[in-house]
Amino acid sequence: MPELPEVEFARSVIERAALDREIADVDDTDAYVCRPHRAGDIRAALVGRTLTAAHRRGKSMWCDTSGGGAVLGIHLGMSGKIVVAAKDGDEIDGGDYWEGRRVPGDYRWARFTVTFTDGGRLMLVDPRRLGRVRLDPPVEKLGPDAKGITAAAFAHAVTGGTAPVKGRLMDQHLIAGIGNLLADEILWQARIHPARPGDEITGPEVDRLLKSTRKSVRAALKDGGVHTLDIIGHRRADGRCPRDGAPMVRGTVAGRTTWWCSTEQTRSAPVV
DNA sequence: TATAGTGTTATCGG
DNA sequence: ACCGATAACACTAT
Repeated sequence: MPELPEVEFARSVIERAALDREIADVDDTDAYVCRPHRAGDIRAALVGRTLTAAHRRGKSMWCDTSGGGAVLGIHLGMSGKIVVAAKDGDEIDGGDYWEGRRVPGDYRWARFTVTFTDGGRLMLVDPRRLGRVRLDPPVEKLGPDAKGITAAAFAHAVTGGTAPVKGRLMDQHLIAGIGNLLADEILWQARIHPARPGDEITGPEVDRLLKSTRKSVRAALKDGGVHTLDIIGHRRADGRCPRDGAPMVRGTVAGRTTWWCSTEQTRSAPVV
């Protein structure tokens, strides 16, 4: 689930439900998710402290800890969710984006757990185990957050190389927060073929892409995630473009399954 | 049973 | 060294 909007939701769950509660125990024994793994390192850094703030940039989150402790970094990967459970095991917050459900715990895939002194728990629930928990994450390597990126930084990100424009939109070092679905939406909104080389994108096209990015990110944050975006439900074999009814085309761009409108998003650059 | 998948990164080749 | 493409990672759902 996690692209920028989903991660922002997870961050807000932590902020709402997990700050300022003393940490009694930490399960960091999943050596795949908790990396680099030195057994008990994360536990030792957290026990006795509290989380004091929850931050996000792109798809990465990190929490400050009390008393000048280490920073706790959390990345949701492809399938991660943040769940905060009460001591009786009932879910009180988090889980599926925007649903706000209270589901009695199916926590089979809790790969990292912080237990508070009151018995409550903060969990990274991640079936695929592609999420990551680590201390002092290198957040500075990320580009500016897609929500609020400047026009200059955006233009550089798009046009600064020959890779497909979709790949550049998804490059977290250039812009942080755009994933596979958001990228398809942004390119569809802007009527630009995903495989066009970045450095061949014209000025007006860059402007369209920036507007689409702002619009799509804002809409997904407001409406409940990237699944609510206009083109996502049409990314399928019998899908048709909601604007002109033309068939949607599927291909692989920048290593990811990509869908675009067969008539509106053409590979050739516009004639100037 | 086979395949695809909302992400990241190490590795390889130009 | 830079840039981009690809494979690998782990595991579930369809």
